[in-house]
Amino acid sequence: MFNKQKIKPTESELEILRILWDKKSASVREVHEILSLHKESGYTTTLKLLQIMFEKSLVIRDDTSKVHIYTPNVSKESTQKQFMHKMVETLFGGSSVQLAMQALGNSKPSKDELEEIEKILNRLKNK
Amino acid sequence: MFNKQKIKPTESELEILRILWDKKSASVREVHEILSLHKESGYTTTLKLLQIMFEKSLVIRDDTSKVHIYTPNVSKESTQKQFMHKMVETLFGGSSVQLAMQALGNSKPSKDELEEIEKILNRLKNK
DNA sequence: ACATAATTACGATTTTATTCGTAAGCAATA
DNA sequence: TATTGCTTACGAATAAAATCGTAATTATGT
Repeated sequence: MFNKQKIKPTESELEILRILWDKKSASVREVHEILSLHKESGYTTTLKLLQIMFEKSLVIRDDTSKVHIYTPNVSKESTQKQFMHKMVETLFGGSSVQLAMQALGNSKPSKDELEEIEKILNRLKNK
Repeated sequence: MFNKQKIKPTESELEILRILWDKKSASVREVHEILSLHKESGYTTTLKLLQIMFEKSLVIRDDTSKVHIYTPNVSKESTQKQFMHKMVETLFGGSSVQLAMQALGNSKPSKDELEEIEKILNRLKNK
């Protein structure tokens, strides 16, 4: 009820969230190992980031055992919305449609996706 | 040919770019006055930002007269693409379609826009 | 019990971005 | 010419984010 989505994750925090969304939950080491595939950085850096994210309530953690297990505390969907909204405001003059069209233009939808889009479109028409 | 879009504008740089895109070109004072409508900050801050943006080649400037005139050196469109691409990668698993659908869902298109979208859709179908 | 390996805690450093203060230049004008 | 008001240049302070080093803790196996 309170504090619903005001903290905007930073770039590196997003990278970590992506991993956590994917794995549902993970230890620092697991997160770090996946991060290391694409990026060079120390273990304690990842640890520190997760601790900061915990303080910000971006993640929760289970510290009953020595190895703490972190779990996302913000959903991918709401984070997507948050960033999209920001982007719409700063770069598309507040128009989601503009952004959507731009994105569509650059896309290669599958058959299923095309149908999905048409559904959305029909819903929008009848309003 | 070289250096085609590698510099990512920061938040505050984006704010300034928006103003420049709108006005085509402007002096520091003009930019600053517009910024001040929504934000509290000093004149020299705006000046400094524009100078940094000049070094990064985000803007060009005419300094033949005492009052320097700044003009964007990156287009709104390419910047939109740049940010959108980044966002698609970090939050939508590389799928523009996903982002487009998400944006569409949150939008309220006008009649014209709806037609526009259908055009895009038809083009995508016949591919 | 001891050594080893891995973990967390946490302060400190580094890097990047933002903000500002001050000096210097220039033009208008009293 | 001197004053005033604006301008740019530029270094420095501040803030925010990211990185790291080291110590303390815990589990495991000898």
